[in-house]
Amino acid sequence: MYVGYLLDKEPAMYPNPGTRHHGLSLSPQGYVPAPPQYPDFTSYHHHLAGIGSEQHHGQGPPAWGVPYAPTREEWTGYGPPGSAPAAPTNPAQMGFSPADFNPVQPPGQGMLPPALGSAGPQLSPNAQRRNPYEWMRRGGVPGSTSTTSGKTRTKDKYRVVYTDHQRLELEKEFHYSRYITIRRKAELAANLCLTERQVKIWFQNRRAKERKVNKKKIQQQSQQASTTTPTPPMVGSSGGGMGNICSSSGTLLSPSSLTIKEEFMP
DNA sequence: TTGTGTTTTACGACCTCC
DNA sequence: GGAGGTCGTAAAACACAA
Repeated sequence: MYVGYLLDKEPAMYPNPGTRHHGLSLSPQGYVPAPPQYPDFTSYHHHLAGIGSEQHHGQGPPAWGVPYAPTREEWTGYGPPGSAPAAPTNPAQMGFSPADFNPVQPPGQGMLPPALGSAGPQLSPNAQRRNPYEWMRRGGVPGSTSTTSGKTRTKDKYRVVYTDHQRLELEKEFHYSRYITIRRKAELAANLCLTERQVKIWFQNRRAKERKVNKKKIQQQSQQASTTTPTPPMVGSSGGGMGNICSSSGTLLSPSSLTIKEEFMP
């Protein structure tokens, strides 16, 4: 996954653990009147003991509960100015200008300051991200059959690749809340030059991905359990009882086999 | 290079809720 | 009825081994 890739590849991007924008003041279910131009969104300036302890959007714990809460090691960042991902050098790669993202706060202060405010190269596996914004709007796809036929998929190209910055912002929002509010969706869409539909679908896909990952984890765990439990306890064995079942796992399972993607591990 | 497996956007079908 | 949810899937984009 790309954000993971970014996180792995660019640890310097997130040097500031526990920081998160939380001035959103949005409840997962109902949203409250937004602050003027969401100053919060542009500033991850709050240092938190842990997301789990954070008042999500100022309204209590995150809706997804504890499992995701303390995992903010991966969000160790949005920190020092200059360490975050920078905008692409090629303006054509990005459909937005830094000013679009940081209308309120000066660069270097708050959420993704450098990312939004700088003009450095965008972090990308191949630095060849194309600019989706020309055509991504409905009917804008070159050679698209969309507008009249209703089809958006074309032979040549039917999907865009989001920029690292877009994905990063979406991921952050996702880590903040599995379900995005209407207002936040609109804000994100505006800030990332995406449509609200794209944001919505991204969240849907992201949740699907998470379910998939969790399913995988469960399968792995059950597999581990099945490999350890089938051997009936030896009659008269010293260990006897449940103790044996658990004790075998240490030898049967290598650390790597237990290594679950810790993306969402508590 | 190329073949192959995985991930990422995007959609449609269907369901639930208001 | 509309909006948004999941689920399944298509296909481009990508990673990586051979």
